[in-house]
Amino acid sequence: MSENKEFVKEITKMEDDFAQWYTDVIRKTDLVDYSPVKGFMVIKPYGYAIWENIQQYLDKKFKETGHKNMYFPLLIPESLLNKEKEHVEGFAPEVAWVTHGGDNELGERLCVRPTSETIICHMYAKWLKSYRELPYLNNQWCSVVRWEKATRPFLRTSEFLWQEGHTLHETQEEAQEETLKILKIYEEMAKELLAIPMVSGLKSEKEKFAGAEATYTIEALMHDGKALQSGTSHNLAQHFTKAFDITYLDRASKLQHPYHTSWGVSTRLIGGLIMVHSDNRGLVLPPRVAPTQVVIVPIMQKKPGVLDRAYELKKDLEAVGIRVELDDSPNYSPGWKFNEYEMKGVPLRIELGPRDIENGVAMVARRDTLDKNQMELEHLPEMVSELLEDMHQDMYHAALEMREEKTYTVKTYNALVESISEKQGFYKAMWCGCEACEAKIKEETGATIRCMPFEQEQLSETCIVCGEKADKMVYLAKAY
RNA sequence: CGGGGUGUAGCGCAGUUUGGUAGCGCAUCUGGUUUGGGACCAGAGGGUCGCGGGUUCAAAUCCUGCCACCCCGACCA
Repeated sequence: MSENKEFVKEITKMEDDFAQWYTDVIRKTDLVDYSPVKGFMVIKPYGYAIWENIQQYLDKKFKETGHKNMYFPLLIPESLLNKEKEHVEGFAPEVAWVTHGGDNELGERLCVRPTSETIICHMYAKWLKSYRELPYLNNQWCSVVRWEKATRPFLRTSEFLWQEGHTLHETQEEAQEETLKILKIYEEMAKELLAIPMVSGLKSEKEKFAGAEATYTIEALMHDGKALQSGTSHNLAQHFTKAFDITYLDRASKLQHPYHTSWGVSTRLIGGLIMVHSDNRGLVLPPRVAPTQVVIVPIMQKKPGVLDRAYELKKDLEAVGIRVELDDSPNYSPGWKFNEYEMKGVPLRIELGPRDIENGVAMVARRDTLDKNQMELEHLPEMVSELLEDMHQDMYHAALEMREEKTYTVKTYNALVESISEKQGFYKAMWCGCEACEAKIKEETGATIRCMPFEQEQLSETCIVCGEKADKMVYLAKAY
């Protein structure tokens, strides 16, 4: 196998230049292309199919938990954006403005939504009358625009696709329950669909969403030891509902402001998917999210019977719910196809030639381990299903192992400074909770507090920066 | 936004110093032979040289403004 590595030489090795490796992978595998406008990417069919699988999974979960989809407009009047002070301060620097309709200057400029809390709250204020209507459980699938300075496909684009849920509740407890329920769905989605282990927890005051009471996050660790914020769920309390004057009559006929949540994941997840699982040969896609789970490569396909049998096999696999592609194009050699589908990360490849058909077998190759084994055609549908299942579990555990290898514990500030300068990863450390210590860490090491994880450990009694009493363990890392 | 680099056929590049018919490899198309880890032979097609101004008889090449991409840093709910 090793002598074939030259065939994928168009992909820079991860160890040599991780950023270049990432760029090579997304370009060579036809996930995206650059558009003429900076920071705006075209998502090509292979990339979009991954997003569709994420959408389908989440949409089902949201609906199972009582949420309904809606759609709010792309444009938001400036006056609405300005209503919640922290929110506008947080987002104003990266908002795109519409100032003209045709040749006519607009009386009030309109912002292209960077997120939809403001327009949604404006409408909720109009609709909500009674406690009987609560909770409001809504979601929308859309794209948002944030004018970014440094952009990278999937990881940080000026426009990205996402879902944003926006809910209203009678009590803060219910809002908190909703916030955590959604975070749990995100965490499970990462594990069950993307085979990515997440650290979940609470953001610091400095890192939370502009306008939130509390922000919860799922954080993943990439192959290069940098963290990726992969999804957030915000408890907005009454910050927006007061600013937008959303009121209802409660059970005692008293006027109340409801409690509010919002939450979202985006196409950024695809960037994480790539940076957690893929290797120097290209993409490695976990089977549940892979657009194509199995590719059949016929050998000597012009020989009578080969393609017929291959099509039959395709049908058999599809019958048990597997996403199969049969590459019967005559102009590429089998060797070319092997390399191509490996680069594109198709989980399983089945090679089927005249000899195999005669013996009632096929060769099955795994993308993650590159193992190749002969299997009986007769039992392929069950065996392939099992293999895909195993692959998902194995990939999750490999990712977990990778993360654990790159997770360190530091008990002193010096240990953090020294260690993080030579090896990136998650650093568990105690923190007193003050902003000064947080800022110092960021300034001097480049690392930020990714979250205060739900799973706490009392590593020591004192903050690693100031030495004061500390009861919070945090995960620190340099982040995307 | 600061520093560095790049932009010539789908991809990778040469040509720019010293202005003078736009090239190479891969890919693509046609025909044939092939097929178990990127096959071979023969023929063919494909370029407003990132975009706009300027200098010149003449600009991929010189001057100038802009745009995009990559890398590093800053910023990033």
